[in-house]
Amino acid sequence: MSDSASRMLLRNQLCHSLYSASNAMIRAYRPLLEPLGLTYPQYLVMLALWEHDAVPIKQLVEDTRLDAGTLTPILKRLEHKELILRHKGVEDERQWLIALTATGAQMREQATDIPVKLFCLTSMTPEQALALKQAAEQIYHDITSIQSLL
Amino acid sequence: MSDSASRMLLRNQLCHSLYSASNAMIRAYRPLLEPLGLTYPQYLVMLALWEHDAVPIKQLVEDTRLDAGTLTPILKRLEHKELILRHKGVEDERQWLIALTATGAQMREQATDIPVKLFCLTSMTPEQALALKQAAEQIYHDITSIQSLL
DNA sequence: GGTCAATACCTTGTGCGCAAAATAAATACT
DNA sequence: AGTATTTATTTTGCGCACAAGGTATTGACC
Repeated sequence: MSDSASRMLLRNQLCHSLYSASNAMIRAYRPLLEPLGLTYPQYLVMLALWEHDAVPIKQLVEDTRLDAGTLTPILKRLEHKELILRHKGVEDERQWLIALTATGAQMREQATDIPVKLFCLTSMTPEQALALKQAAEQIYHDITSIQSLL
Repeated sequence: MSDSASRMLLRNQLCHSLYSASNAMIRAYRPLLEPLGLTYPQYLVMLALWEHDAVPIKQLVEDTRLDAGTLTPILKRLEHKELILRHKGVEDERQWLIALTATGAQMREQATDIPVKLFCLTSMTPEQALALKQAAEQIYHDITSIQSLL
């Protein structure tokens, strides 16, 4: 079989493995996040805020790697659940600062065991997980740095 | 910092890397697929059909790893673009057999260079790509085999 | 000081992704 | 044969993901 024909087989495509692994991973998070009433992207925002509270949306875009247009409705839902508050920046009125409510800050304690629970669903060693993470980071940075040139 | 606190940092989360790499990858496919008028999931279906034509939806679910409920509207769009045809199975009238049209079969030639073009966006060696693919496969199989037990 | 470009964010529209429920045909059971 | 269960697929509803276009505020330049 020619190279190009071989590369067109689904079973040889890295991208298909990456895509289905990512989707499977989000499905696996669902039952873990259900008690908190969060989706995976909402959980990402909460993780970012538990690290740095009261930040502009611009920083959440950077930290979560979610698109600004994706983040807007997510923040509305988190606000509706009273986990976060939005208030206009004082220096720059274009900026909205996102801050945790007391409820949102307290939720962190209920979420501490989620990462290890998810890891236990896999048969990976910590070393394998680290290697996979670094490879995924490389592909992410390669692709996004090239796209910013277009 | 405690283990659990360290694992809650976004920069230490394998899942975040996997998720953002997968999203970035789909974004990178967009300009390559735009000449064909396909989205990435639609492209997955075409890849599956270029391997095995005239198959039931059940097999496309298996080959593409897309959900049946996700596949139904994708197949409608491909049918509307006259790339595929649907006809009822003769043995089992519950099954719909999906077959390529002549246009759909011919499109394969225009798609042969897509895999290598995408790979060139990365700085990965073929060995790194293979290692990443195998790790993603492992995480996919680990998670989906456990979920099927629930 | 007024114009213009850049920045921060929001809105709109299309296409997934998937759980849950519905439909309909085949198979199993009695 | 008649009913119950299983199987293949579709439908519905919600939440992203993201490109393209819009608004409002800021800062730069003349």
